[in-house]
Amino acid sequence: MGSINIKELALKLNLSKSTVSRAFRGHSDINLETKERILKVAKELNYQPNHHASNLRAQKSKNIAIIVPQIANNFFSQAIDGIETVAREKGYHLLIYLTADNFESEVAYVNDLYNGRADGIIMSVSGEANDHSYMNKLQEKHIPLVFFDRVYDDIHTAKVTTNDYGSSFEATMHLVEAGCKNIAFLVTNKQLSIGKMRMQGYLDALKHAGLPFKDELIIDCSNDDHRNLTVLTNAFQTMTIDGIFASVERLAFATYYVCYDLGISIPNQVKVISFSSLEIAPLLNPSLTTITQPAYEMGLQAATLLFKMLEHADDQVNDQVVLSSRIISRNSTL
Amino acid sequence: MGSINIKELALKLNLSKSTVSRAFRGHSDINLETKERILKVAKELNYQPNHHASNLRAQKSKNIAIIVPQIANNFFSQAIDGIETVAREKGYHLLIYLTADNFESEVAYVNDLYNGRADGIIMSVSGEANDHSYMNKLQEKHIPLVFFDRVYDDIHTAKVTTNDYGSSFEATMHLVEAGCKNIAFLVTNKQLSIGKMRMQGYLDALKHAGLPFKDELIIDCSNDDHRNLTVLTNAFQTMTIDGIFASVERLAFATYYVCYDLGISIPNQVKVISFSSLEIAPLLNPSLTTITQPAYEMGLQAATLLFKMLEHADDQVNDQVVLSSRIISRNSTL
DNA sequence: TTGTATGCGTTATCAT
DNA sequence: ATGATAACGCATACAA
Repeated sequence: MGSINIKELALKLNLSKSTVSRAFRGHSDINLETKERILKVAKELNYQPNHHASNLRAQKSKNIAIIVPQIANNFFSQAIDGIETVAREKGYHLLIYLTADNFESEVAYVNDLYNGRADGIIMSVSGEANDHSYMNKLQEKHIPLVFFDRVYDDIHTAKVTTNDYGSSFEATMHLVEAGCKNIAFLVTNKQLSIGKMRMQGYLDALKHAGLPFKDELIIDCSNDDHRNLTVLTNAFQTMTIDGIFASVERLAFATYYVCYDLGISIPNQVKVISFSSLEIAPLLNPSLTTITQPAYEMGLQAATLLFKMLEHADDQVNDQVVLSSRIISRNSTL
Repeated sequence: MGSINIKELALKLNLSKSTVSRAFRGHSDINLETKERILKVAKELNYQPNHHASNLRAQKSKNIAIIVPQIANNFFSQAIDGIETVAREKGYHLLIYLTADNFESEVAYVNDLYNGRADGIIMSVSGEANDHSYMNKLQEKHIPLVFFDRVYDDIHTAKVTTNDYGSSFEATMHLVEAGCKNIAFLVTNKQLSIGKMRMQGYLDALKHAGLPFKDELIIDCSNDDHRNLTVLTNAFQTMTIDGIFASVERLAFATYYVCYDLGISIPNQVKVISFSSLEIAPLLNPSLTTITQPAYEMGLQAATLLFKMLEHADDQVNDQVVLSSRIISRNSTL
């Protein structure tokens, strides 16, 4: 290391380590002149307090960890943007972990965060159908945790979500009102609570509208775009479908590709609505009707909750923030 | 902290700290049985070596920092995805910093990284028209640095870029061949080297095609989408423009919005080509002709270079990787 | 106002 | 194969 440390700096200044240290923390009393002298020389020598040493003493890292399924994704990247805004203001650093929707990765990351690398965690989960008890260890270590969007219902902690059930109900009704009779629901993760909520909204809306529920119209997709094309192509070829409710943005895109390919006209033959954070939904062909989640705002809130927990370590913060999504009607459901 | 440390664990096990420590590092000789016993109890007690202490000893963090202008951006989020792939494989963690194209933020972040928080930096720069000498301090501290996409030419370090000049030349020729005579070039950061390279490709292609260069056809945009709409609306209303070459994705979107608004038909009245990493370019109305950079691959390469530097600390790695962008012709330039 | 000494939790060196 | 100890760099309690 070509680094200079506090001892060497003190030596150069003919001062003690403590005095130098004091110059850097707003802390104790210290002569203004010496302080300035210290800071000046420190700057010249490009000295900065070693952060591992400081943090070892302070028992904190000023890092917060974000665990999400993906980053190349409009929703998550916007949410991270929101988190960053708050974190920067607080002087915290951001660690990013991507699970690729793999539960084992999630567990590995969380387990890896017991060691002080992060002071808190903000997370959108990947493995609903599993045992989540490993998360409780975080609480033992007093590492605050905030879920956003995709949450584990059985873990008691702060959460930021949107009204998935309600907006799914509305979205389905939107298709019904547009004249759809055979509405397919596209999911990637039926077992994820968010998938369940959205599906329930869909089901209840069908019932409310007096439309029959057909099991085969719940179409199980995946994160593999290629496979989704096959699945959807097959669906369109074997079933009557005049409406698509995509519970996730990528499935709307897949629908578009398949419809282009099969020569199915949107919205004339099939109407499409989708959860989506795509900012250019108006530019699609046809423009896409979306249920838009306030992604950035969700990140903002999640981070705010986390800092609330961080700052009141004693408090068992268990806030549940529910924001509203907005249905924006465009040509795909005309 | 409700944490258990190595001392306490050793006490519980009736062993010394050293023995316990050995169990965790593949290290020295240690009796297999005791090792297993230690790991077992450690797991039960949820012990993990404190990472600040370890890192203080080891003088490294296993963190790498990524500094980029934005994250809610197709190019950067895909690039980060690539970086993550490599970093995870190497067991490194990712710190993310967003500059919002603000040079002061960039400087602040870089300065904040001298203290050992990160072992290396991967960066896409924000402030070409400034003094970059502050970056040299990194080299003093032996913190390896890799630039990608947006680089500082005057800083001597590893870089991953694409053939911006060549593909801009080609892109412009693509418009020329499609019949455009009045091609506007849209930039956000003329002074950024990347902006300059792309502009030069544009200029040389015009010359090559024997088309006159008009200064007003180089349209200076910003990161403020709202303002861009005004700027572009004004441009279309006051000039003859039959081709748009957007040096950055967001400017293509702005062009679409403005053309929709003004009732200008793409591609009949104006043809549009753009640098873009948008995966759904085929779904736009009309589908967008793109110069597609291998964003994910660039992240991959940047990370690979960084680890090369990290692993051969003595080597002055100065690799310059240049990847190819690909022009994908679609309906916007038909 | 400044200096001295101790400990934060680990790991490596040396001894046993 | 295991234990004692010093050192990583810093920040505080206490002494001066």
